[in-house]
Amino acid sequence: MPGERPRPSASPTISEVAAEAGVGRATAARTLGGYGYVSPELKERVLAAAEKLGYRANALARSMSTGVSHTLGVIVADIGNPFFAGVVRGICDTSRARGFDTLVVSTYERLDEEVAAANVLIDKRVDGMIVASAAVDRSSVGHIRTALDRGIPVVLVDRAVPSLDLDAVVIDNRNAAREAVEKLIAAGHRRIGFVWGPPVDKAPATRRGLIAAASRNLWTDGERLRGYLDALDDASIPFDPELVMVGPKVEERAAREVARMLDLPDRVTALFCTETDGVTGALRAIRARGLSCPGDVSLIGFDDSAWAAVMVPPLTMIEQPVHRLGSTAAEVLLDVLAGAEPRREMHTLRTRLVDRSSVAAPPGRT
Amino acid sequence: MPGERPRPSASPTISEVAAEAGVGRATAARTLGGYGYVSPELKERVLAAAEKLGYRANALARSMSTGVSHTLGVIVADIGNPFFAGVVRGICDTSRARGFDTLVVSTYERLDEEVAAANVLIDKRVDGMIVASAAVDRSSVGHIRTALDRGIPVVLVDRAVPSLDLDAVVIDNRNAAREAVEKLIAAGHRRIGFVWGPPVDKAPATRRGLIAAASRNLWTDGERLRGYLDALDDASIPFDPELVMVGPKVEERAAREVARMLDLPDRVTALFCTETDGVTGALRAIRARGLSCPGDVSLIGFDDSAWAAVMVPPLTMIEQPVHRLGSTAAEVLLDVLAGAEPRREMHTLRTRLVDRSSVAAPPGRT
DNA sequence: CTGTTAGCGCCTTCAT
DNA sequence: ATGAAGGCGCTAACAG
Repeated sequence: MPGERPRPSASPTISEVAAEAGVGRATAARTLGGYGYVSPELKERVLAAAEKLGYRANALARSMSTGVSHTLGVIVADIGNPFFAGVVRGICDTSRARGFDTLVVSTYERLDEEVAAANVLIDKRVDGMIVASAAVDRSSVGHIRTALDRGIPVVLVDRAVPSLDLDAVVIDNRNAAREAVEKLIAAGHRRIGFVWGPPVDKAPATRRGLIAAASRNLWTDGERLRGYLDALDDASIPFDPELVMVGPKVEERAAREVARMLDLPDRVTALFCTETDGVTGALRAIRARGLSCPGDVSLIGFDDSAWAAVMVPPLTMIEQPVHRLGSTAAEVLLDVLAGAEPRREMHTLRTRLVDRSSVAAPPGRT
Repeated sequence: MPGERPRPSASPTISEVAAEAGVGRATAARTLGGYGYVSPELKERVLAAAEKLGYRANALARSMSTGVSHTLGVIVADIGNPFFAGVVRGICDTSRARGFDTLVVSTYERLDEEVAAANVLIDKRVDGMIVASAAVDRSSVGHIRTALDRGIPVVLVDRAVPSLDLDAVVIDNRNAAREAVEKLIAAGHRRIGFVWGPPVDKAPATRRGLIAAASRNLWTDGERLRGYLDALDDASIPFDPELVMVGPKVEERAAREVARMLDLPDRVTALFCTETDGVTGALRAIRARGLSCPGDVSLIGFDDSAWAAVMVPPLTMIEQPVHRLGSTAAEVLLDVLAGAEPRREMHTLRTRLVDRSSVAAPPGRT
């Protein structure tokens, strides 16, 4: 028996394949790596040997010598959120189609986790990064700068970061919000609650202060709030700080805040929710008060889903192009990796208002 | 100016740090790698140099020499499914807590994608793998065998694979299904539809054939079907093939099949749905027929969610311990990686039936 | 305690 | 067309 050469290991190397095929390493490397010239016969032998040994290239070693990993890093706030799950799927689909693997990390909306995630991705030498960042101001973008400094292209998705001049793939948040609120206004509402405001204790009394507070938290929040105010302005409806939710952004809190708005002397007759959990929270509060939707209060929310369609009443929702958000981001990034010049611009995708039955005239107005 | 030494690159190496600190590479490597002995003063200098240059270890290079990557590979059917998203979060949380990174790949229920995913993970030299496999029989587990052969421990999650003697973390599918159906029976139902059956054209006429068909598709499907039949048996209710959904497992099809069951002369009065999309599909069909739940048809489904709680009526659902499913799988795997002997057993987690209001007596029975 | 040396598996000139 | 040799950044034995 062939006791001389080292017994084939669990993960055979190119050298082992070369030995088995009786050729030099370089020849084996060339055929297995698919580059350079190799005579058909030798190529045949190498392939056979590789097959026999069950050879698989070591991606680590390959990345080390080439300097590229063919891997994209993705940082999202919460992979458990169907929105981000869809975005990630879009990213994975198109990057895989172009021969790239994807490394995804979820930060659960914590900036420190985001920084840690960026470091992990840098350490793993991803070729580029797609990030939905919780960062908003100059002081919190260090980790992204670091990646950029290391020559790792970054494209933002879902959330732009104003202080960073980067490609960003987002939706038309402000417009989408405005259209939704306009629809509510058109139905006759003037007391319209904004669910999912800034996580502060008390709503700032001024619009300026409110916008600042919202923008300080998340880019999308600020935009959606602006859209809400835009619509109010156009209809000359005075802004009432009592009608915006404040506090931690969880379903439970949304329910409490909506309950509060429902208990106001001049209570809300319509609700605009910027997130799915805001919708369920609002619904909970409405039910708890024994009120009905849309009879007593109308509702429009962000993020359409199969559930929204089978609710009673079927919910009017804003549908986001989640998959395309991801695929576009991946495309932009992959183009840069392929040598294209970064355009450093905002790629804005359109949303669609899915009209169902949760909007009606306010009560007492027939 | 220091023109001699190569200018610090975008990603400084240990050698550069060593040079900057005026020590040998090994000393720098030791302090930066956190192993071996280094005098406090030198350590101090190295650290300062690293800080100054912005040194970050190259995880690839490190993995190459150590042979371990401190990375877990995860393969799930669909990251867009909140169930798997929760499982993945459980995995990430505990693996990160134990110093491991996570590489997740979604296969969208396609076995060929699963095989490709396994290869990618093997190529990237993950230390271990957690997989929710679509494989069921001996002939379709080659990729998992390959990983095992290469010394990569694998633990299964959510879906066991009978032909593979591995650790598997799952829920008590059969029992959960049985309890749900028992509840329906206790409410007086005898015509109970099973939504999300095997993807065949026509339901096999015999129970044996049906179970075989279901098991051929997915382990969980077979188990849940068995639980359904168990409950029927216990109550001496004859099995009727007309009451099981067949065809592609998508919401649209579920709606069609439920509509069919609703149109039967002796129509269903209750539905048991094994997946979320089955629930929304069923609801859609019920609404379309102008029927009400639970007045005309009762319903219990798998996978609780915030939506289920605000539906009209609030839905009685089976809650799965998604996060714990993931964290347990990660723990089992990490223990093995830490040297523990694989126990090769089934870790079964309990589900909880969340009782709300979608179950009532069948119509005409008060 | 520190520095030198030899790989890890692959790609890539460079001769042959 | 093919093989030999050097290097990617790091760890790990080995001397000193």
